[in-house]
Amino acid sequence: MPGTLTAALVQKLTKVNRLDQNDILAIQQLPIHSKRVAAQHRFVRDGDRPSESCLIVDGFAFRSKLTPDGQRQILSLHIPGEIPDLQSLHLHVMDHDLTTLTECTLGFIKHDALRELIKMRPNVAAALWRETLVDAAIFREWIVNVGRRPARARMAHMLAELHERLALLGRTLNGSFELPITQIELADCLGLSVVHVNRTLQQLRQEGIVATERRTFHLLDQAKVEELGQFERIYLHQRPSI
Amino acid sequence: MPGTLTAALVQKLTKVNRLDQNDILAIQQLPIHSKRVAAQHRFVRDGDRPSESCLIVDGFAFRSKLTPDGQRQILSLHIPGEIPDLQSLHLHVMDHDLTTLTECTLGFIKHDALRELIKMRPNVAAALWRETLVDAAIFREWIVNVGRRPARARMAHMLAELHERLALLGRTLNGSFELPITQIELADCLGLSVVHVNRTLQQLRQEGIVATERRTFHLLDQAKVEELGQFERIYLHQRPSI
DNA sequence: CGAGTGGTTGATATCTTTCAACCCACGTGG
DNA sequence: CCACGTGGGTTGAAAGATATCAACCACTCG
Repeated sequence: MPGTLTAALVQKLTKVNRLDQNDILAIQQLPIHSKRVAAQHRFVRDGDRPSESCLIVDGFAFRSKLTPDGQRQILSLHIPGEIPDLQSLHLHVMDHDLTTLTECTLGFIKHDALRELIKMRPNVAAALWRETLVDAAIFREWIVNVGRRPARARMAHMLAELHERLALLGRTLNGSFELPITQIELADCLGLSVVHVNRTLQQLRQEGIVATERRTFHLLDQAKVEELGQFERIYLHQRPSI
Repeated sequence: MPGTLTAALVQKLTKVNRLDQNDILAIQQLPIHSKRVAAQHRFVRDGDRPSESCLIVDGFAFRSKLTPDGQRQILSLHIPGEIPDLQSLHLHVMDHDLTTLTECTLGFIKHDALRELIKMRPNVAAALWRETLVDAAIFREWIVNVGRRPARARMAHMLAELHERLALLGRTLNGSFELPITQIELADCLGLSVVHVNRTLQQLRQEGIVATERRTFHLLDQAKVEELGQFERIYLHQRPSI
């Protein structure tokens, strides 16, 4: 059935952009080669020159960089409906890795097809460009998080952001959401050591504002989490706003 | 004379993108309203809804965010030929501030004019989109810098990056470049305290790899600076690369 | 049952911040 | 012409945050 792969993408794009029926159809008719991929699979690598971009149909993925001395910094987490390496359309050499966090369904779309799409459908072009700009906005906030907030606030901010983004997809329930991430990965997201992440989480649990349970996070006191993390949702640019 | 304002922009864009004579002409004929602005002037503010974007014709500027508790994080430094708030074309509400570091000549370009330009000149559209993607690439490296590198390396990385970007404009000489920035601003760039920036700089000076003199930095041992900062220029995407 | 992964703990070392001065160059007003 | 105020840089001491190291525990999987 055409459109099942692009469902989350279309949902996301139409929430903020004015796309007409033909725009949507053009997206749904993109030739997509989908693949089921195991967790922790690095499917795009620093230095690669991809000829296709990759839509996350289902599951979580992340972007990361390795420093020459072997440290890892995770740059962003990605959820269904996002195209984390859309940039490779214009930047031909990858400057970071893309890895699945969980088992994922990925949809690979040839750059040629995307180029054709943005040539024929200016609305879609604008919407995709916009997506890459939101991406950058999230990076900026990530810089603030890592540069200026203490560990507890960093963690809180990240959880608040994830909650907000997942909420838009309808993947949250009463402040809870599924996110199968290890403390090692959290540490690499936040620029902290694993041990410190562990202690920070414990503190948040003791304060009763966060609970974790296997693969899901519960924000028990969402307002508190957002306040502690200084979370202000404007930077996500989720509203039409014009 | 048409084109004097856009000189640095055209220089930058044509270095990596294939623009024909008409593309260039279209850029040069953009209606630009230029203005001389004092140092430390915040000319775009968090929350604004700009109807124009701003080209740096001459001088330095930076983007920054303030946290609710009054801390500042500088997100990027900008040099002539860049349009730091090009994003406002698609993201209608600003999520950060834009401030001049030095006295600047700024060129304001109406969004309407830019929209017309990208509609008529797809090559230019692609080039501008690409610029915003390079912007994001620099943010990513900035995240790594702040998240994973100790103070000395952070400083070194930033200096190496600035040198590289200024070199492309021909504004470096034997590892030296002009950058009138205070230690307070450096601290906000690097996510450090002023005191620590001061000590870090002293250390770099004592090691003989960096010298500072009023408004100019000298990278006495450029290789050493790049190694210490783990600087790898690919992420700047300065080469055509296709 | 043993190995491996992810989580937890305590002790200690290191890095970075904070605080509180102080210095210096510069520009301004008396 | 000089006193003074100011911004930027520098310093030392102490406090605080985070990292590191080295175990140990719990659970899952083959």
